[in-house]
Amino acid sequence: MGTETTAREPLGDTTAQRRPGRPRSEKVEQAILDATLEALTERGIEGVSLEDVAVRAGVGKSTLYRRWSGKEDLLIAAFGSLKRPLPGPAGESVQADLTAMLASMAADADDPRYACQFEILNGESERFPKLIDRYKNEVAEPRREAIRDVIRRGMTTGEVRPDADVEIALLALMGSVLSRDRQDVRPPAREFAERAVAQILSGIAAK
Amino acid sequence: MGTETTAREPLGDTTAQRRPGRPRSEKVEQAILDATLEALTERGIEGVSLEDVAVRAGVGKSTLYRRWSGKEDLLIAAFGSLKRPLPGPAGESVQADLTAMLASMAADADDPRYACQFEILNGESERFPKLIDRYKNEVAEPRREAIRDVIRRGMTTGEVRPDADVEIALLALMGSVLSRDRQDVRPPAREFAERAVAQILSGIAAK
DNA sequence: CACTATCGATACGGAACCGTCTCGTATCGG
DNA sequence: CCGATACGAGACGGTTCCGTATCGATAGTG
Repeated sequence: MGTETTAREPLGDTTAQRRPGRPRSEKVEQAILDATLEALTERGIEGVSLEDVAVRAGVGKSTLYRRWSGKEDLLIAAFGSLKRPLPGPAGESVQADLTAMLASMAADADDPRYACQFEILNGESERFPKLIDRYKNEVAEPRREAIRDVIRRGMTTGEVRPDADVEIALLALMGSVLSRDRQDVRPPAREFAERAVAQILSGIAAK
Repeated sequence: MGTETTAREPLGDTTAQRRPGRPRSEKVEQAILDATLEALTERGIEGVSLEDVAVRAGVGKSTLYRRWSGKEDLLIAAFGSLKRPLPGPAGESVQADLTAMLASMAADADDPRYACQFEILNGESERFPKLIDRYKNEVAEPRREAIRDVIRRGMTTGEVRPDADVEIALLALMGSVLSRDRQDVRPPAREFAERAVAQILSGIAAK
């Protein structure tokens, strides 16, 4: 029910005291997580079978169950292992910062590994609430907050009109990237980010 | 492999000549499609089982297979049966038209039946290309094109600046709605549409 | 009434997985 | 070397689902 099944805790003492027997292989652990993400990308959450993951990783099923209690536990660990570097806070102009962040997100979206996160997690959100909550809190929300920060900062510096709706702006920015990911042909990430930010800043109405 | 399994065609003659035997019930057909959409909404594409659909519809499995060749066929039919009325072309101002269309989309997104279309179809797009293609062509693209039309019209009337990027604007508008659907708390559809359109038109940069 | 196709229900074989368990082997500390 | 644990491989029972087949009952046509 927890993240790990079997005993793994330091057992109370100070130094990470060695447990007897053969230690677990870090390479095996990573191979399993990689295989899980690979399977996830091409088959979706429901499509992932632990039997298949074990084969991809060149590992026995018992090795999976020794570390995680089941499918959901493994999936949570796999998503967690994809620790994205948050796009730097930067600090130039609002336009430059937003462009950099959006470009980073758009570039991520071009990697099928990351792209499937957004899509799959939303498609199956009803059935894996634990997984989705964790993803939202640990990945999605920090990114959203970073964008909000830039916009709010722009309000204090006078770059952004004070009556702007931060939430709407956020939705327009992130929504553009997400929808771009859905397009049949995607413009290059950098160019797309530049144009999107510029236009959302300036608006499309005739002056 | 087609949409229907067994003989159903007019068999070549002019009038819809009656076939011998008990006729198929229209009520049964609709009950199956409804049950499919219901199951789809709460379980996702992979989660739909024809056995479950049959029970929900109060129907025998044979009745399903008599009409559709299998799961994919049934899913395509179910999505097709959800024929949304395209939001009217309208004709007032660009702002009013876009607001009305966006409000309609946002309202649709509040109906779990429709909401799951966007989400599920994208989450599992890799594995059901036929289904996704059909959905894109028949549902998504017409809506996108209608929005593009309004924006382009605004360029001719002088409401929209001539150098605006129609595709970016489209992504911002639709993306806002899609992302809104992902929020924990969603503003009411109408109000959201008004604010989003206004802000995308005017931009957020200080003048 | 005879004929025919559809109806709901349910049994069936086969496939895919899950989660458990048991092999024989490999790798660590002592 | 010994004890303890991890390892790959895979057998196993149980579950779910697919797609087919077989019921007797039903509802239309002629």
